[in-house]
Amino acid sequence: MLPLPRRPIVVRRLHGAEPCASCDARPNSVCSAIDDRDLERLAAVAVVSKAEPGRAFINEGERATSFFNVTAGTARLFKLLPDGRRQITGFAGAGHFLGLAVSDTYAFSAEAIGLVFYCRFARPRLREVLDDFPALERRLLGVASNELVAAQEQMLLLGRKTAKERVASFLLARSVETPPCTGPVQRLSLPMTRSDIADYLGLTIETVSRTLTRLKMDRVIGIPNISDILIHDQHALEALAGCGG
Amino acid sequence: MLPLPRRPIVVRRLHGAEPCASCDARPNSVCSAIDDRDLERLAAVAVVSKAEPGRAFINEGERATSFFNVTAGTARLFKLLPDGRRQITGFAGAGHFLGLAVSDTYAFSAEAIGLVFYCRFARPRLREVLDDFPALERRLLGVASNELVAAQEQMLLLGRKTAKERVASFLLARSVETPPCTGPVQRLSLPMTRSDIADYLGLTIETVSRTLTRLKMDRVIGIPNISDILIHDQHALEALAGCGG
DNA sequence: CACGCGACTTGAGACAGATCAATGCCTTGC
DNA sequence: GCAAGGCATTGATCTGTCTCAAGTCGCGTG
Repeated sequence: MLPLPRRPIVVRRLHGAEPCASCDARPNSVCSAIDDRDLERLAAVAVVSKAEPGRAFINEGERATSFFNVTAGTARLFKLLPDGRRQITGFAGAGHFLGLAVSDTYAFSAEAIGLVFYCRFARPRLREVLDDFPALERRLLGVASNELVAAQEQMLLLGRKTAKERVASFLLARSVETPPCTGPVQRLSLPMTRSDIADYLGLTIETVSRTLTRLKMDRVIGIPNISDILIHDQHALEALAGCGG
Repeated sequence: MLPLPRRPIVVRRLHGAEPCASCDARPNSVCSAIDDRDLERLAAVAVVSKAEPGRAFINEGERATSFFNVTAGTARLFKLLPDGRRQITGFAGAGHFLGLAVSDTYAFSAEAIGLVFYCRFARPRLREVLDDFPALERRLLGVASNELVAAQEQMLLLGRKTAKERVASFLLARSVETPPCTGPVQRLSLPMTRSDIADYLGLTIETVSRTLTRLKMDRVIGIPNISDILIHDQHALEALAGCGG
């Protein structure tokens, strides 16, 4: 189900540019800011790692020693309140860069949904690379800017949208970032649980479930199985979402 | 009431480094990444401007031609839904840099609360300066990273906190960024209206008002007048906020 | 194939916060 | 000094979503 790497990957320092050059995630990643011929420099500081399903690889509050780049699978990013209430701030798929922060502790946790592969960069190591490749730093600024825009959109959703609007917005957002094999009916896969969706949208599991059911009743979507959604009526969904996001 | 500039400021291109060198906002701003001797370069591309109370100087959806740096006053940053529902994503005070985005349209609007002074930088002009001063670009990445962390904290607030926790968090956040003249009782000024606070916290005016009244009844805060708050019991407020933010 | 477990769905009732409706209280202008 | 308008507060009621409580489904296991 998960896009497994073509080669067996073990936790190790990379040698040569090869693993980066053939990385599935590179086209969608900050790494594409680095030319093929300079790739060796980046590969030298990357440690390829994996996280088993449900395993956390970033812990909110812990000393921030590394940056991360997801290469396969999906991770949930979240913050917790002392009593256990959770807010998922985003889902990180292949190409997603994690760990940007001036602070010396992580501001959020990251947990693997399914199996996740990622590159880990020790902060000082990556800093050196950034000094040599301003294009990479510029690219990071672009990534951060985009995430900021997405975060503002999410604040609008959490602060002002109804449950129906939230779920519609969520499905639409997933559909625009799932372009492959577009047919008359868009199919999208939801690797995360209903609980994850609820904590992402500021709702409860029950409300997410009820809302999806209602969208199905209204023939706007189809739910062939628990982790797939068919979008039957994109326009209706857009109208329900209240706006672009 | 507002910190008016010491010199009369008109909308004009700057000459020499002087206005930047003596700018009140520089110490808290990205501009501090540039040495005094290079400041002329930055001043040359800055256009000093002001916005009257209530006036928008950034409009969501419009072509993004400039970056901005607030030098005095406070602006509200917000997004709207088609039916008028509003989410304020933040308040921008002196030193706040605005307009970061890869997209060619603004993702949010900015409106002056009271009188606002700001520097405007045409995007291509600032880009040239960035090419010459990597330190400034690095600083921008730092700013963006910090805002991202703040945005995640706000998502936690909007998605998972109760009204009381939201208001307490808001007051605390304002209190940490209002360090001047700390006495036994911290006094903080709220330049924005109750309506702004409500739209920032994902609540209604009435709920904000009621919650503040309740905090006053509980002797946690004092409300000498509509735009000032006294924090009588910082610890109680922290306990109510549920966490740091 | 029965079993058990975890994730999901569905229903009924409760409640935090929204909405609707006065009322109060500054500020401004005449 | 007084009227008017704009915010803010307070009260009464309503409602969308949460909470609590059963089910149901699907899947791996013995």
